Amino acid sequence: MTTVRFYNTLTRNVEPLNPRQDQKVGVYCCGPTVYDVPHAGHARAAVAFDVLVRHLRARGYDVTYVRNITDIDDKILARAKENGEAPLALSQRMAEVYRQQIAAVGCESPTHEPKVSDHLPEIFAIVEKLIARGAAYVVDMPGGTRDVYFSVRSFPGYGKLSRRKIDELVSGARVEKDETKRDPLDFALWKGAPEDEWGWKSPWGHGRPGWHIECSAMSGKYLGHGFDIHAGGMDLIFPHHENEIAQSEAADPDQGDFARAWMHNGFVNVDKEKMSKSLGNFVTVRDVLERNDPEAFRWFLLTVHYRGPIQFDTDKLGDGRVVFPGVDEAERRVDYVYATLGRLSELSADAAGIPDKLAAGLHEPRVELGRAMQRAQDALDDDLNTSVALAELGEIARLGNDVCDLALKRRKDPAFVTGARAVAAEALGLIDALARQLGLLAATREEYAQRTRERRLRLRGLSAGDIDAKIQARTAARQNKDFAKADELRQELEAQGVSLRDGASGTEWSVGV
RNA sequence: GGCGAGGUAGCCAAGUGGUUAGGCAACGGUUUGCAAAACCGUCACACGCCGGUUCGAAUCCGGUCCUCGCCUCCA
Repeated sequence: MTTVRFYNTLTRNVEPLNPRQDQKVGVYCCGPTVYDVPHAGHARAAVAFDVLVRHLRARGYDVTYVRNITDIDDKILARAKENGEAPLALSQRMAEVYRQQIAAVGCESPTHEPKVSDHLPEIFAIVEKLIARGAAYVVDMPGGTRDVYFSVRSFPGYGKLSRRKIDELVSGARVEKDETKRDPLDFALWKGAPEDEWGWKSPWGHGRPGWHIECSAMSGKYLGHGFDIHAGGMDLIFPHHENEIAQSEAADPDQGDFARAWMHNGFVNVDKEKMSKSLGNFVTVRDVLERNDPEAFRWFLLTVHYRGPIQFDTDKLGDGRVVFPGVDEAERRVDYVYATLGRLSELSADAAGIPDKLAAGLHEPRVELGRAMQRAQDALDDDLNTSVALAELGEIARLGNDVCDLALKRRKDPAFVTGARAVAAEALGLIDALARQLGLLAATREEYAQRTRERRLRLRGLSAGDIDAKIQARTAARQNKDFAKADELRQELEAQGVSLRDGASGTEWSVGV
């Protein structure tokens, strides 16, 4: 039995996974409020918990993964007004962009992806329960509408997730005084709105749900009270997740904890500061994907442990174009692993099993391959240490390349080559398995090579035709032993970011990141 | 003010009581007409500062400096 363990924000400890039902795990992740296109932070959260789900599944758990879409929100209303668009049309459009781009960075679709607008009845049910239990109260508003608020002081456990004390919150600087609420800390479960404003009919009249209640309603519907893991960004710990706990546990006080464990991902910082609209340093997923391959972005996100902050630094080229050096570096690693995959596939094309007597010099790499894979698994078991898992993926690739090199050097030794083919097949299998767990290397080598080449040519303003023409000229020069001319052409291409590789079957070229 | 994260070699980034993290950059080597790719090696006896515990500390304890985040919508 493997021991998968994760950091639980509720207890501030790394704890073994302890599913409610043997081998079944329910995960709820707070998804985006869809009023704009997704940014790097959305991608980070989605990728972190996609790896969580993939790893759990690789470990044999039957995972139900729920990630919601918040499609009712004041920001959506405001943006839709600016656009002259219906709010739900805007949120649908942005939800679609989110799905596409998050899928592009290698995230599998959640088992359920509920939207708030489809779950009003579930929300009403919880709010009514809370009112009946005295944990929430209705307020008549001046305009004739009615709000419903959750009474924070009625819930004794308030603050247990974020380690905040109610009285300290009150004395804290920024709790606004609001005469409509009985207590400044109370938060809205339902906000009444005029009939002509965007809203839904509820037991308390026309209006819209408060932000927090949706997650209580939807997690309850798809996973039930007391599910295994609730996930989201660290900024959601307070007040969002604290409030979810309060609502759900106050609604069903006899059912124990709302969620058994809480996992939170760290922020994305841009040039040392938290990415934020007010600082104007937002990097959208689209920005990154215009510049880099989606798998490079994912690799980059996984180089840092999910709980720590990730430095997303930007740089400017001479022409003013913004680039992402960290993602560029990751893209070179993705290139490397795909290239390795190519060499291993070739070598292992007609591999048989490992021979009884494996040629000397192959035992060690083979053993090391197994060890690297084991270390990667141990690292993922230990609170999803993707940084180490990627290092081990690199180690497996390195060993694979080594075997390919050895097979070349000793190509006249049939026993060795046979053994090398078999070891290459094993290495290939390990890379595939580990990459699948990490959500990487989902494309074929050909697809990856083609799409990165096209993108890099476009970014550099180059055309494949021009490059081919220069290569032909260089090939001619080489045949005439005019190496000065050949080298001049090589250097010209090199200056444009194009590297040449002279092989037995001609000259191949590649464009740098 | 309350709560929290972090300071690791030129840069990025794991580790958290004792044996190599890893990557990038740079430099050497094998290979090559020259290169590229790949592989090997060097940079690397690094861990903010000061004390303490310990046979032994980047890792534990105390103090201290600095950076950042949350406490208001936020992934």
